[in-house]
Amino acid sequence: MTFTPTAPPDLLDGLNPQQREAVQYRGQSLLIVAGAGSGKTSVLTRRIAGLLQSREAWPSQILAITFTNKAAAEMRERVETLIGRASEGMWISTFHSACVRILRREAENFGFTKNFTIYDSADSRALIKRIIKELDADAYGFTVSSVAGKISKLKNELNDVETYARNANFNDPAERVFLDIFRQYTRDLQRANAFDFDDLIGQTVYLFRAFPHVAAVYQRRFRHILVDEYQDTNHAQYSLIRELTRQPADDDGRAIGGASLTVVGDSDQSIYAFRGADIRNIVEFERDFPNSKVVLLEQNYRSTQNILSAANSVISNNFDRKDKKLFTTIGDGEKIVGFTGYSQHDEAQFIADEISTLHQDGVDYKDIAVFYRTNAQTRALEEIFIRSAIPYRVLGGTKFYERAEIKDVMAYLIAVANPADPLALRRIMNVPKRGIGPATEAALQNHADHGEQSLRESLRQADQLGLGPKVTAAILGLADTLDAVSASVDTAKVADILTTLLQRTGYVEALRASRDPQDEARAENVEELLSQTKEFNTRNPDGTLLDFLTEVSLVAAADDLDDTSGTVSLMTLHTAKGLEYEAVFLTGIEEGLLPHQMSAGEPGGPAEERRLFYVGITRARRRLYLSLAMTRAQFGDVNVAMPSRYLQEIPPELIDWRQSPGMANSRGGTQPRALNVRRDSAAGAGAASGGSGYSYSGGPSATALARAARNADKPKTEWANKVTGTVRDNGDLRLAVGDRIRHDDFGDGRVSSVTENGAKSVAEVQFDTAGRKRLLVKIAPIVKL
DNA sequence: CCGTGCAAAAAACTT
DNA sequence: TTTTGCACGG
Repeated sequence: MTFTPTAPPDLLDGLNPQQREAVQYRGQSLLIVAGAGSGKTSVLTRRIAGLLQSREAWPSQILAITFTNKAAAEMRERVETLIGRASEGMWISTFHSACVRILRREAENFGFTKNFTIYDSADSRALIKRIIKELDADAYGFTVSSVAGKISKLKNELNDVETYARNANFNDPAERVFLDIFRQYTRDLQRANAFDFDDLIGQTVYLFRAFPHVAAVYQRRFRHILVDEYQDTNHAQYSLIRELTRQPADDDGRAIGGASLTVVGDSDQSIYAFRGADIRNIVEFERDFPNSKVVLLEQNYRSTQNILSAANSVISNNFDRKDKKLFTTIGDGEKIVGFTGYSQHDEAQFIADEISTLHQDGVDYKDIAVFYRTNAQTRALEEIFIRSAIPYRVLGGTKFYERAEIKDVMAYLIAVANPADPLALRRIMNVPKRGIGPATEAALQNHADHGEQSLRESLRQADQLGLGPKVTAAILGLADTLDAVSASVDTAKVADILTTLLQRTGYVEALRASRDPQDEARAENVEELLSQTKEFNTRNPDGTLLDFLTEVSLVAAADDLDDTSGTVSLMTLHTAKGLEYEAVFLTGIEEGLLPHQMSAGEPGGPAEERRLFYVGITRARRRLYLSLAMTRAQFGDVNVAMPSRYLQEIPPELIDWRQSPGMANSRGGTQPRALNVRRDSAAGAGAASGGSGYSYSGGPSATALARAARNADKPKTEWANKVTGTVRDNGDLRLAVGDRIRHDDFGDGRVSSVTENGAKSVAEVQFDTAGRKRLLVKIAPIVKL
């Protein structure tokens, strides 16, 4: 059982003793407790490379689970670089991708087929919405999101309908109704030959448990299983790992042990409780897997000491955790910069200005990231970034694939790939308009229900329904198109399938013919999707339509990252996990946002929000900025915002407040905000550490003063609270160095430099009171004086 | 069946 | 502030 414990020395180059041990240890189970930035990816890749290089394992015997597809691709690449050869056959993927792969191969075992559809959250919700309506369940107070949440939670705990029914309290009418919903939801998925996100994991576990001979195939195949971000696994994922590492049923006389398991994680970075992640999976690892080895990685190779001290100090406020302190030999580095804006636009303007400065100082845009708690916060940032000509990219948020026109076209592809799926079919039945209204749809559905057949089947029999000749012809035409394309689904290229569909349905023409001005952009999006399918075929010559649909369903926000993009990256704190940047801006550090309102009621909520803050802080290599706004507009009206409680958990001497909450308050604030700011504690007098006193460093530091002088920074009341994000079309306005201009938000100023680039010309303007700003000439709200 | 207009609701994090 | 649901007339 014990292997030779020596990996060739080159794999250990530059590793510290703990890292070496994590690479070299050979045994049944290993837990690597890896603090932020402690080089765990490096350790994991070297561990895999070591197993391959020493011939302890073939590539096909390795299963590595990562958090995103991008991380998987990177890991594969790094392993290949290390051992200098292709590692074909190795499974490196996310939980969901690995399960889809297994399910596509094994679906026939339990009533599905390999061309099943993956329902994303929106699809699940659409289905739930239908069911609630049908059962009149809203009368019992059920909403789509409450039901979706409850079902997801149950599935993450591996509770299926029958288990739930056994324990349900039938005296409670609401519970009976919920059971009906759950039952019908499950039945509809099965009939549609579809899995929702949670099913991908849960049904794989079910498959393994119900069919030991199927499980044995994978138990024998994977000899080494490695799981990254183990602290964010939920019960279903944990069970999957358990099943995979079990000793295979000995049905052919070859006794073989269970696979070795390596997990890497950090309970301080557990931020997915809302998705069912159970921190106990990592905390109780040693109990779950007896005789396991634990290796601790605490040396941080990423951040400066000031950043780490802030992170350590914040996270130490979470009790119930194993004490762990990150350290570095890099040195203190710059202080953390703090800023309080009057509004979210003011905050965004500060960030834009700082990014310009960083860029001038030689930091690439791609090495800068802006994080926020909620996607809604991007608006102000985007408005200001556009005006300031800062190249940026938003990860996640409203994604390309969530646009209506893209969902339509995807629904065509799904309908073709999986004829059993009524959800996709219903979506496209009357898009583009064919005269198939709600009444006709109901008639078709009715026909399907009575004949115990699929909706697709009743489309083909539309002539038996006694509908009008026009409608009947339209339905038969659609059925014909879908059937014709379905026939070639396993062999044809995705781009060809899509082209045929678009041609036969006239989808794009319908958009182009519309007089809605937005439809032109929609048509372009469809063209963009078409070129994506072409790109998919190039990248993936043997890729089928199913492969394409799978890839699209499982993309994560962080998968979109393009390291060569040359743009600033904007993303949520959740998306930021696992990434690192030279300079990081953490925005909206306010009560209500971080910690978020919704977290207050949940057990462990504030602690999880603190971990989220901790994750954000530890993404930064050299520069960290913390910003907030005094007021924040939500749902149209403006609310007063208070500084986050977590700010006072950072030792005040680590933060250089360019504009502290206290300062902002004294100038423009009229609201009783920041009640916990001790305004009297001037000059950082009573820096009571960890006490109840709020102690922002009282006044601006020497650096801040020097900077203020440099920028000719006059009292900010004159302009700062006016920053709005408005834009204007200036046509072909040209500016020259020395021109005087007037800006709606910043007042008068003098152009100090211009970069001519047509519509993208950028001017740098020294304003009389507002400092130096970068402006995109074409749209800035300015007039030449 | 389709398009329009107005009222109403919903806005955490994600695979 | 933006998206969605519903009632109306064509």
